[in-house]
Amino acid sequence: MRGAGKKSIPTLVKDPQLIARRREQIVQAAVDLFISKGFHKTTTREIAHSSGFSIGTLYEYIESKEDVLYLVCDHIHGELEKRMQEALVESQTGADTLRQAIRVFAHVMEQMDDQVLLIYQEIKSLPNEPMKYVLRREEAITEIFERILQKGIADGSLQVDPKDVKLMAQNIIILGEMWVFRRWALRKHYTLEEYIEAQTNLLLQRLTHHHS
Amino acid sequence: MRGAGKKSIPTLVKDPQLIARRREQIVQAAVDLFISKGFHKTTTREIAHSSGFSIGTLYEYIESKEDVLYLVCDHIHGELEKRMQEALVESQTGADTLRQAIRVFAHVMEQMDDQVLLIYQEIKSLPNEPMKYVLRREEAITEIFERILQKGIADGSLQVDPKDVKLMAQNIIILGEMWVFRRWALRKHYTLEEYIEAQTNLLLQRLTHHHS
Amino acid sequence: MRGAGKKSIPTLVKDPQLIARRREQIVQAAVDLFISKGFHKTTTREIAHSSGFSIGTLYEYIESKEDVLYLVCDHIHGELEKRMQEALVESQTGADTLRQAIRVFAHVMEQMDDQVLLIYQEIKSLPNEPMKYVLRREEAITEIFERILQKGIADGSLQVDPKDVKLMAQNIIILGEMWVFRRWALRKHYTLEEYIEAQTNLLLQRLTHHHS
Amino acid sequence: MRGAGKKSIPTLVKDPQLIARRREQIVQAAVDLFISKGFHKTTTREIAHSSGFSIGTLYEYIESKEDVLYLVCDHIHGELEKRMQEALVESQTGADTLRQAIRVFAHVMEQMDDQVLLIYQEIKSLPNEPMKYVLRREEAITEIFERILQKGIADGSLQVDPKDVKLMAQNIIILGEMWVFRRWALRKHYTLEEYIEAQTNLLLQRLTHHHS
DNA sequence: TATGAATGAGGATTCATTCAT
DNA sequence: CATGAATGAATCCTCATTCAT
Repeated sequence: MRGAGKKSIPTLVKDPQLIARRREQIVQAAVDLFISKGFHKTTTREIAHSSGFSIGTLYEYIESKEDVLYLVCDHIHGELEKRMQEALVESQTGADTLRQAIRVFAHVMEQMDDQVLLIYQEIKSLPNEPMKYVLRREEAITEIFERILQKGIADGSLQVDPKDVKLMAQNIIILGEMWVFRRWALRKHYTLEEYIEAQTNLLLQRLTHHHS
Repeated sequence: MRGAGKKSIPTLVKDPQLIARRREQIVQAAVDLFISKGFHKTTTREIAHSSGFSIGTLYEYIESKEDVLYLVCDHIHGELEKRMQEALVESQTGADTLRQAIRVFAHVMEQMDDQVLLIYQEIKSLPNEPMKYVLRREEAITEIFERILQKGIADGSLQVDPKDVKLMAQNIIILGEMWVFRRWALRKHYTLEEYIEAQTNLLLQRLTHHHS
Repeated sequence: MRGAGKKSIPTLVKDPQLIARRREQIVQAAVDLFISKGFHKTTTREIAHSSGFSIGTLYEYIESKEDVLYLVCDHIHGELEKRMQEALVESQTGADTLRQAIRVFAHVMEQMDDQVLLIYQEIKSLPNEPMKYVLRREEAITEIFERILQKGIADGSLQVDPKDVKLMAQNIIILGEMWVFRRWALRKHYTLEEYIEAQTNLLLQRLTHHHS
Repeated sequence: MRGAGKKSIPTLVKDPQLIARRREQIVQAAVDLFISKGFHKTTTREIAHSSGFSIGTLYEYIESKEDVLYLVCDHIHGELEKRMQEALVESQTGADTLRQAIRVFAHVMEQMDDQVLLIYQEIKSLPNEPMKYVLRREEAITEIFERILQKGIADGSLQVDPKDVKLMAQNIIILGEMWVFRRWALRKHYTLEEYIEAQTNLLLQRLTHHHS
């Protein structure tokens, strides 16, 4: 886990509250810019301007343009996790929880599609250590599904070989992200609800199938 | 389909054979550079140098740096299709053909992982028309699987509701590409063969399931 | 008159006083460079260097090299007008005013010969709108002479058919500019004073001629 | 007169007839290009292409791009002289000859306005020696008028102080060229014929005036 | 002679970052 | 803390000229 800890960006400013507020402004501005123009084609001047302050001030709160990308990626993951947490409710059985979690995840992906795409397309521009951290947060989301699967196994509502738990969790992530990546192809033929329905059936069919 | 036709890049050179040869050199050099440094951080001089000629010569065969990206994307898709074609053999049943096609596709993804990633990460840097063309080629690969599914339906070896054919095809693409996108997570737990096996079972179980 | 208004060049700098000062530096440097090497053979780096700052700073105050040419042309016309204004004194009669104005104009042309030549030789490198504006300023100078001629007609000191006023004014400009354009030929045979004397006589003879 | 002799451009080709023919092609193509785009913005490739042969062939007949400009200037002067010669007819008196010569010159200027402008705007791009030669040819045209004036003095039809002959000749050239340089202003108010009429009257009035 | 592919110096412009005020 | 002018390395692209075929 070396190097995967949250990176703290050095600052010239002392007041932590101010730092937090300013960085929020920066992220807010940068997310939109990165989405519409890409990381490389966005200038630091634009970021500063959209953030509402000068280029000099921007550099009081970051050390390099890449720091902004890092802040943005970190923020997006935070937002992802927050929305997942908010929408997830413990149900009776693990199977039901899973069913609902898949739905939630797919909807979150739909809402944040541009941002998810952004991370995938620009992550390579991050320096090594920050990149690892970002990938680590990605895994954290996978673990949400792993835990639900484990619970379903424990309460008997899901039949999964324990060694397949990780693959199942990955598959859930995958199907959610695919709604983002291949939207240009999928949306021609399915609504989000149809997609969730079809994919959930496919996934759970086996997991809940009772060989009589 | 307007505007999705193959773009032909203007040239200062007349000999078509020479153009083909030089552009091959360019693509060969650029693929590696783009993979290791990304499109934006690769300079035209580096491309020229790695191609084995001067910057002036490079610009005899392209009009802009973006043309190189287009050539690279086009080449990668060509390579993808070629490898798919080579490895696909018609089997007895549609179900068997599908099983084999999935395996082939996953292996091609494994071999060309960096290149597939490259397309996903840099496609947004293409101008509008070329981008459309590249996406069109992506769809062409999906259609390979659609045809196999149709065949399986026809010969009775696959039970799929015709309206789900597109989703199924997309799912196959998805699972192949996920081996690329999430390799950092998946490879910790599975070999490619295990992955193919597990995913194929998951997909085909329903399609071939006989409700007795 | 559409599009012939003064063009205001966009800037990255906010302080208007600084802009004015820096642009003055730019013009000062560029005039000399353009005169000795021509617009095309002068590099932006040379302009920046001679202006006393870096290439980056140059581009804080202009958007393109052509902007520099525009600034230069505008400055030259300003200087022309200023010197004309300074030297012009209202005399008793229109005829006397005219006589003096011709002398002044010829002297101004003599002093600014390189700059006048510069405008004639490089104006075609300006984009359309700025070119129109520059030509408009040229006309403004002609109008100075038109006004004097009108005055002479009014006070009876000049006999000119009103329809010839414009031609007369043009002729005055012409003879002044010719001292610039054909200096290589004229200076072999005349001093400026001789030239003024001869040309004034020629022009005014008719205008003041009393048909007895 | 050192250095003002006709420059002969070195060639890789032996056959003088071929050289003449090719250079004619070059000049024909270059004149149009230089007029519409200016010397600096015209590329040698364009010149070669418009001339009807390859860039390599172009360089068989010239040594540098500036040679083309020289050929063009030389050609224009030749054309000017030819047209003057063709149209000039000896009249009875020097005064009549002059009157007609002015008319001819003004018409030639009208016909060749773009080319005259071209010389004035691009001559500074010539190397030193060729420039001198071009200016020398300019003087040759002035001399045509000087000779006519001398003849008029000799036959008594013109009253000119011999020391003013050169200025008079220059003035004639000037008024012709001004129809070119200031056409944007003059054409608003006069036709060419009106202009010739007015200027001729102005010039000749004094020269032919009989102080009775 | 004619061709046209190859060359690379050179030029305009951008933009992340710094630092004096 | 905030500002924004200054910097200059870096980048894309052009084009006159050469030379092997």
